[in-house]
Amino acid sequence: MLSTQRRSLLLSRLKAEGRLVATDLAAELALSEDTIRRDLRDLAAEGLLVRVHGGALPASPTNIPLARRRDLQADAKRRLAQAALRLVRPGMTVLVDGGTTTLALMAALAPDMALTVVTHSPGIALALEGHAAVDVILVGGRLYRHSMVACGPEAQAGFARVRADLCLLGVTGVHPQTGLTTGDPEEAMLKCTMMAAAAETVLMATPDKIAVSGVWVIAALDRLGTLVSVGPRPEWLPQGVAHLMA
Amino acid sequence: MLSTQRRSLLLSRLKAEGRLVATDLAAELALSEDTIRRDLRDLAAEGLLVRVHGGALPASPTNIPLARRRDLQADAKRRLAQAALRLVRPGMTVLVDGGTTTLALMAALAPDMALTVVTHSPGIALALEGHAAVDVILVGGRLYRHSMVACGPEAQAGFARVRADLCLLGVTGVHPQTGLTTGDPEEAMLKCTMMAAAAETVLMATPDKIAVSGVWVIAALDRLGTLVSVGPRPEWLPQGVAHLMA
DNA sequence: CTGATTCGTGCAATACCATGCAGTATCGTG
DNA sequence: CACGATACTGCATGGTATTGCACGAATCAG
Repeated sequence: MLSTQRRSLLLSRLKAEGRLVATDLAAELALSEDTIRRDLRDLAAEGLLVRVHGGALPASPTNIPLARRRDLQADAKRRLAQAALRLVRPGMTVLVDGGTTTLALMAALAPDMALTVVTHSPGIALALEGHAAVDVILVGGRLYRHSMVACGPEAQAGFARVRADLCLLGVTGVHPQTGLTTGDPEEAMLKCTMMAAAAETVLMATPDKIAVSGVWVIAALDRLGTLVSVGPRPEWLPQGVAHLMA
Repeated sequence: MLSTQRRSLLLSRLKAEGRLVATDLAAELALSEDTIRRDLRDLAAEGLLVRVHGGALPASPTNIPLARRRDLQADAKRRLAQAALRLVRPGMTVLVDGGTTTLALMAALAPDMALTVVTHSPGIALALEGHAAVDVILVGGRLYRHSMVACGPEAQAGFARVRADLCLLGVTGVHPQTGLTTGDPEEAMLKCTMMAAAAETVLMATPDKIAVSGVWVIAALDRLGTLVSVGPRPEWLPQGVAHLMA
């Protein structure tokens, strides 16, 4: 058995069973435990699983609940939110993407700001519970587990029916060549639909997103209206795109 | 069982049942009580729970936005959830209404239970984040502020498109004459649609709902499949309606 | 106050892990 | 085809984690 083959077997097994036990795998594949452990170690280094005593467990969604992710770069996100707040005017209709950065913006909204918010994220919707003047339209669809937003044709249709003033987007990366990218094809498609449904798109990007490229392309850089980031304006940002420093 | 896995099991069990008993857990997991106690001690050291004589209790009130309301009759709701749990079988498609009672049921679900959950409540959707085997379909619509669920024609259409096995309903009151009622006309309509889309409706009612009548009628009593309540079976409950005592 | 349960600690056995080393297979290059 | 470089695998070793048992202390229930 090729080692590459074996590793993908490990990953699919992990996905199916929710855990891997080093000893069992060694016996089953007729290999030494050392080999299995080495595989697990390497896969863990790539972030594809989490190593634990005795074997391994799935990496992402199960092990890092949204509540913990929220804490990462909390300060940068707060500053981005404060800056982006200036772009949101009373009476606007705003499409709001999921993610902890946009969530921080919702939390920073003045409680009496009158808005119409269209979102496919249950988290965003719940965050607006206290904002009496905000009209929240929830876009339905199959819940995509990794990022906890609704996806699929229903979500596409939901956004396609709107004409909004602003789209508050979250992405995996902003890159001079590849543009705006994210980690999932279906999400990329949906974000593209959101951008098309709004007159202007605002992207709030924490430092770890700048000049980084994900796998799936959402749109080219020049489709962006404003980039909000903590540092100075990146020199590769197209002329037509505004920049706001948080 | 991997020790890491066991600890997260303890935590989810704690979240679902509100407490942990060391002796019971040892018997259930076929481990010595020492191991369980060590786990509890370590988890307590991380601040994830509070150690008490005989077992453990939750550390802090969970940070779900509805946390305040959730405290009311928390015990009754937990008991209702435990009882209603028996009606939910793997593989079912379940319509889930908003509300703290149904939320308690979601929290009590086994983390590996395979289900399709259709809901118009962002809170319910978020509560299922950790349940990897649950397929969540979010029903969209205008967010109705009082109960934080999606309403309106879009939500109606969303539920009308489904054929479910079970409908887990929340109401304002169950009354011998007026039947099932709630406080808002649009919500009443929507709950009616949900009932029509499911083969059977289960109502979980805390004591303050029994023999109480709201303003807007959802449906007659005999449309109910099962009533789950803490007390004995109300004598005015129609013959055809099953009863489950929590 | 008393018996019973539960707790914490020390201890020994076992399981698991990282590392270094040697043997083998694979691959590219001349 | 020959040869060296590289990667992969298995084994041995020393170290760490986890578990169950024993026993005295603390805590609870009646």
